[in-house]
Amino acid sequence: MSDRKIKEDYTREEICNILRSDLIAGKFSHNQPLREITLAKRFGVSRGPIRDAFLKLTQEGSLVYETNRGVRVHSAIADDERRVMMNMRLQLEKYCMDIYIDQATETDLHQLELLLERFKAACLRDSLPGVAECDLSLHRHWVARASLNLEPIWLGLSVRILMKYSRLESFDESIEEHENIVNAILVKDKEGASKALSLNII
Amino acid sequence: MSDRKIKEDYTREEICNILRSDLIAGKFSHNQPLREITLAKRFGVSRGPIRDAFLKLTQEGSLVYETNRGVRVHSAIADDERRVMMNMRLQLEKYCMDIYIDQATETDLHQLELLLERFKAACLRDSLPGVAECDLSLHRHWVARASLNLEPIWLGLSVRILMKYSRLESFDESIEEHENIVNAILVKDKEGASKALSLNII
DNA sequence: TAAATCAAAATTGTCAACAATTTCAGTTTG
DNA sequence: CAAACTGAAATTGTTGACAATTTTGATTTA
Repeated sequence: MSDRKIKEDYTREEICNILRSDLIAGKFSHNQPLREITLAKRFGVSRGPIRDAFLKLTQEGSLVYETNRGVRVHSAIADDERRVMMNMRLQLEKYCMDIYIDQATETDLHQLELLLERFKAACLRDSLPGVAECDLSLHRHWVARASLNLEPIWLGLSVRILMKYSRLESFDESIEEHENIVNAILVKDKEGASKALSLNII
Repeated sequence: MSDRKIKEDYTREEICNILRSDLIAGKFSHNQPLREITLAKRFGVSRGPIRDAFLKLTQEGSLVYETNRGVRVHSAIADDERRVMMNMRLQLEKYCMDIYIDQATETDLHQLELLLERFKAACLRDSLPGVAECDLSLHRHWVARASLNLEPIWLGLSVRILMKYSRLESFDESIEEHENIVNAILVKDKEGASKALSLNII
C-alpha cells in the first residue's frame, strides 16, 4: 500500500543483474577479488544476498570461486574457446528464433521494438555498461520466449563472450545488425532472421 | 590433526553433488517442490548451505526457483530442445577432446582409466544413481581438463539431458561406447575419439 | 452448497554473531 | 640475508533468530 519506495531496497536478483553488467562492461579487472563486505555496504544489505549473487555469477561463468577464498573475476577466455562458444550460441539462438517467430504475440513484438529502441539509445549515448545490458536484454527476449530451458545456458555463453569483446565493438555497425534482425522478425522471415543473426554473432 | 572424521560433515559442494545425482536418477518427480528444512535435517546442516546448493542447481537448470516460493524440480525438456542441447554438447565435447588428447599427462590418463572402471562397476551393479554420476564424472574429466571456462556450460547441458533420458539407457551398450572413447584417447586417435563420442552422445 | 474470509501454520528472506580459515606483517632463527 | 615461525587482522563459512510471505484449513456468508 505505502509507496514510499524512493530509497530502493535491492533484491538479490537486482544485485546480480547490476554486478553482471558491471562485469561485462569491464568495471572490474581480470582476477580481481570481490569482497562480500564491500559490496554488502554498497548495496546496503547483509552478506547473505551478496553471497547469493556471487554463487549465481560463478555458475554463469563470470566469477571464479575458491573455498575459503571467495570469488574473483574470471580471466579472459582464449580465442579458440570463444569460437566454440560463439558457434554454440549461434546454434541455440537460431533454434529459438524460429520458435519465437512462430509464437510471438503482438505484445511480444511490441516489447521487441521497445528493446531495440532502448538498445539504439544506449549506443548513441555511447555508455558501454548500458549498451552491453541492452544487447543482452534484446537477445534474451527471444531466447526466453522460445525456451525457458535454454535460457540459463544461453546466458552463461553470452556473458563470457561479451566479457572478452565488449570493449572493441563499433556501435554503429551494431545498431544496423540488430535492426536487420528485428525487421526480419517483424515480417516473419525466418531465413532472413537467421542470416542476420549469423552476421551479428560473428 | 585429529582424524575422527568418521561422521562426515557435508560441505555445500558435496550436498550439491549428491542432490544433482539424485535429480538425474529421477529420485524426485517433476515439479516436486524441495524444502530447505527437510534437506537441512537430512544432511545435518543449517538452511544456509542448502540454499547455496539450490541456487547452484537452479542455475544449472535442474531446479526452478520462484521468489518466496522456493525451488521445485524442473519439468522435462521437449524432444526438440533435447536435440539442440545434444548438438551443442557434442560440439563442445569434441573441442575439449582434441585438447585433452594433446595435453593429457600420465596422471590424467591413469585417472581416466580409473573413472572408466568405476563407470563399468556401477553399470554392473545396475544402480541408476551410481551410473549417472559415474557417466557424468567420466565426461567431466576431459571437459574440465581441457577448459575450465566451458565446464559449467557443459554441466548445465548434460544434467538437463540426462534428467530426461537416464531411465531408458541400456547399460551394456553404454559400457562399450565408453570403452571405445577411452581406448581411442589412450592411443591419441583424435578422429576415432570424436567418432566414438558422436555415437555415445546420440 | 459454493465462494469468500480470516487466522494459524509452514516456508522463505534477511540479518547479525560467532567459528574456521586465510592473509599479512613483524619477529626470530639458521 | 633469506627462510621459517607467530600472532593479529581480514575474510569466508555456518548457524539460529526473527521478519515477511505464502499456504492451509476451518469458519462464515450469500
